[in-house]
Amino acid sequence: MEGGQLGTCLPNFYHLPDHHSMPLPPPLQLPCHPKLLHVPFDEEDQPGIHGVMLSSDHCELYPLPVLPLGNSAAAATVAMGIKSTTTDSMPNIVGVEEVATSVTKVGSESNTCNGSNTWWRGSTMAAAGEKGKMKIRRKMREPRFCFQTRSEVDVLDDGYKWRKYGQKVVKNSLHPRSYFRCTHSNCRVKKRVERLSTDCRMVITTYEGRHTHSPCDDNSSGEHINCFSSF
DNA sequence: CGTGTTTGACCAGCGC
DNA sequence: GCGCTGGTCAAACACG
Repeated sequence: MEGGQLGTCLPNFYHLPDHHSMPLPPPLQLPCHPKLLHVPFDEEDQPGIHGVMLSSDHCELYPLPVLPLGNSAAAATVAMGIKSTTTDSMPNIVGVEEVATSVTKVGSESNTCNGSNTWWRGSTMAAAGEKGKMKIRRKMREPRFCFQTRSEVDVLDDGYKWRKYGQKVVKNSLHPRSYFRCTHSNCRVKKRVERLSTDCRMVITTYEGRHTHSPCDDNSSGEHINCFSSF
């Protein structure tokens, strides 16, 4: 996925008053399928817009709260429940994007949230998991979204506990993609992390599914800045 | 010893 | 139909 190739179709957003912990507002319904979105985070271009999460499965836009911290990174980190382990490693959120598609299919119809979305196609091979039996792949219908951060660390601490289950070198990328799964029982949320080949400082983190628990359940330290259970 | 990571192999879908 | 590619599994390994 190459963010620079994303389109520029951007509907109007609204932003929320300052807050830290209020839940996300009702999603904005798009008049049309969002396809590829590029969310400008430069306020010179789009004053007041600090970020957006896009649930492509439901064609919904979730504007991120504007925070007193004053940057999109804070907004996105709060919205995502992301915390940084140290202040030095505070990621710089430069974009929150819909998971568009694979790099080879940017701009194709497969990006739409209806029909044949090939990017997140089914990967729950073996949800049944019994080796030797035919493994069934199903089309993904879980909400998912990705965002870019500029960070020295690959894996952002979002308050949840993740178990790495795979790493893959993907085409057109110099850096391997890592696959993580939430360790909480009965929680099937997955995320993948990769670095941009064009800018190794940029980390693409993609979440899939919704947590069935709060970060508190995974991490009792209580250091997380927010507990969104909807991711 | 329990838990998490690494890594090669396998599988399914898509494009040609 | 075949090859390519992404996603996942699971055994081996590392570490506390």
